[in-house]
Amino acid sequence: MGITKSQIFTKQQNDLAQFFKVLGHPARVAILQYISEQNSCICNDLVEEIGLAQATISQHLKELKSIGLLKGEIEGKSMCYCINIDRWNDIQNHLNSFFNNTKQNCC
Amino acid sequence: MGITKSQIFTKQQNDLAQFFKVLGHPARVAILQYISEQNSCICNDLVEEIGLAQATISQHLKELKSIGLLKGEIEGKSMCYCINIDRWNDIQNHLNSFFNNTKQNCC
DNA sequence: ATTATATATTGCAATATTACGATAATAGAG
DNA sequence: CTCTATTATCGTAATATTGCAATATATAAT
Repeated sequence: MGITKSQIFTKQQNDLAQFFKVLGHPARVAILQYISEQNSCICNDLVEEIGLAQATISQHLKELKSIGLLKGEIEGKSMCYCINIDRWNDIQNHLNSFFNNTKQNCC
Repeated sequence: MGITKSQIFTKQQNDLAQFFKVLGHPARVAILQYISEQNSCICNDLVEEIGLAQATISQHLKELKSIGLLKGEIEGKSMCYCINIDRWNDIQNHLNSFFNNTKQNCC
């Protein structure tokens, strides 16, 4: 045991949970906030700013990319990671639909 | 290692990540949706509906309670778990603030 | 070509999460 | 009180996540 039984849930439930899960780590919240505050957003800045090892930051960036929230462009010898605004709005809308549809029948 | 370094993040970041994390499992998404669709919402229904063991459902309910999303009332010999609508709206607002404040500077 | 800089990947240890059987606790029915 | 039904908790196994050092990869500068 220990494995999440994804197969007993709908794709919508699994996708929704996946979005929430990726956002469910303070480092990834902090990364998104920091990128949003900066004009440049290379990974090395994040390492200094956030205080986790470079390998760890790189791993968190990979997870944010996995749901399409970040896009990275090579810029000289560093990377420019930026928020994918279309995907950002798309996910926000999904989450709001879930919140709005799931608040009936309170006792 | 393996422990999340909560101490290097702000309370706001940790709280936000905690909300996302609790919602980041398909069983908990499914539980919330099911409770919202029913008039009664006792745990035993959930076990049959969702298809996880009773102990597992109970554990997921506990996590949803931990962020205040559910309130449970004893009703006869069973429990009536319901969505705490004030908390629900409160958390939705928090998440939307995060989304709205964190979408600047896209390249 | 060599060196320096920036990011990604690999491998591993520590911790957390998921799931379930067994058992405890609680409340109503008889 | 005893039995049954419902939910919570405990203990444990399996899997996932977090974090980092070491290493690989890639590009720019010299």
